Amino acid sequence: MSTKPAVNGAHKAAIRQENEEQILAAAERVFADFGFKGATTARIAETANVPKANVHYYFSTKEALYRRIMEDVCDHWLEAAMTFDNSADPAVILRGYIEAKMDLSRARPYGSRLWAHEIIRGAKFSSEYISSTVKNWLDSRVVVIRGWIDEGKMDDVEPYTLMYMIFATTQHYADFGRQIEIFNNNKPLSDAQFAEAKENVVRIILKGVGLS
Amino acid sequence: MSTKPAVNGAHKAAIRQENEEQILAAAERVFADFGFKGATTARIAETANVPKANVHYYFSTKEALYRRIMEDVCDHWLEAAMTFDNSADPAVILRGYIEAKMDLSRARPYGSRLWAHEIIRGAKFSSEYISSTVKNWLDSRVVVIRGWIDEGKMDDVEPYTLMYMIFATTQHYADFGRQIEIFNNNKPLSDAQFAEAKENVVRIILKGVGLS
DNA sequence: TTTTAACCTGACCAAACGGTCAAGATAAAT
DNA sequence: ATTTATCTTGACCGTTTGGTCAGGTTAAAA
Repeated sequence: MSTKPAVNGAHKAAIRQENEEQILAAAERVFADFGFKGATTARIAETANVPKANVHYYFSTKEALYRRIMEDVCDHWLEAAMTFDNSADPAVILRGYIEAKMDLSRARPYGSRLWAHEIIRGAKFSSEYISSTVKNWLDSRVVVIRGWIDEGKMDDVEPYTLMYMIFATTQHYADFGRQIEIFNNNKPLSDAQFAEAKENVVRIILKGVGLS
Repeated sequence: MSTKPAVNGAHKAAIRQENEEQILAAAERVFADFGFKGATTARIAETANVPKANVHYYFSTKEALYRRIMEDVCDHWLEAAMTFDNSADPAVILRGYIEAKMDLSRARPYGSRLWAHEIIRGAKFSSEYISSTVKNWLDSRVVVIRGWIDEGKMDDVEPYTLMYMIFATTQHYADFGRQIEIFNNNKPLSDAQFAEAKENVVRIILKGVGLS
């Protein structure tokens, strides 16, 4: 078929990248659906449309593949985390963060569900990452929130509880998406329904902490 | 050892009950920790301190054991659900329901985590139960909330979103307990910390929907 | 054109899995 | 005392699993 010459082995590199991406995407889905132990390399291979042996050609073990995907998921979450700066109005910042996390649950539900699996299982692969990178990020945001409280900009709420509430509620739309779908007469939330949910979540939380 | 005579085979019945309970308790833990596929009958047997073959003597298959535990978990949840009546003051009712769910997450975290596994996996064993019993319960509570809104007792929020928020936040303390523990300097929340969290969750939600 | 390095994959393997079973132990009924 | 019904368990089995590997194909380099 395509016998492009391509400078300096660009074709081979493209093949590698495309296959890796295909396998990673498939693995993210399968791990999210079945958890680490429940996911089988055969199913990942089938989903990615490659022979099973090829999965092991690109990723030495199932665990290596799992770790790689966890890293990718974390990268995306830290991006969303960056919307939580500490310069502007608390209401604007919190709204932006909640909306970013809701959007991420909608756009990348598999990542969120994978994370949920990992934590429920006891965070065996990621406890180090959580206790360093994630904890540092969380603690710094708590300081910011305590600052707002001290300045009288919002109610005196326990900041960790507030953050956990935001985590839980936003990720619920990914992790428990199937349950929400069943409650919604077996139909996934429409864009309009999701937008309404997002707006309500923002409104309830902001008002709940005295920011509206 | 104990050779109590016991009227009408009471001893055998007691043995049966004790073994079943031991296996059920072990299975709830193991299923919660590893999910359906990840849990092994060998591990359940080991946790219950009985030989593997004995697990199959009392519960024909792994799936039968899983279903039985799911039923038990649901029964407990419906109990908590009953605190959500529609007679009294909305703020009192919502507070009571949220507190009951928080307490359940604290007392029976394995049940909550088992449920989370089940939903993330696509609710293959329980979609029928959710779309009938649970959905009926939820829909009737939504009607109650809509009534409160129409009577001007609370803000005009989308009732399902509010309920999902309560589900997500309260269950987060069970499902993501390990993550919370890590954030809390690798120590489980103390009773005082948990009580503070519970009070904050209630306060934020009630104020958020205009009930305080 | 030849060589080399990377990619591909059907066939295979040891380990772990859910589940079975025969044979023994124990307690209730006769 | 004997029979009967239930409980107990080590050993076993077919299947599925993650992972390997030899031998092939393809594309880049020489």
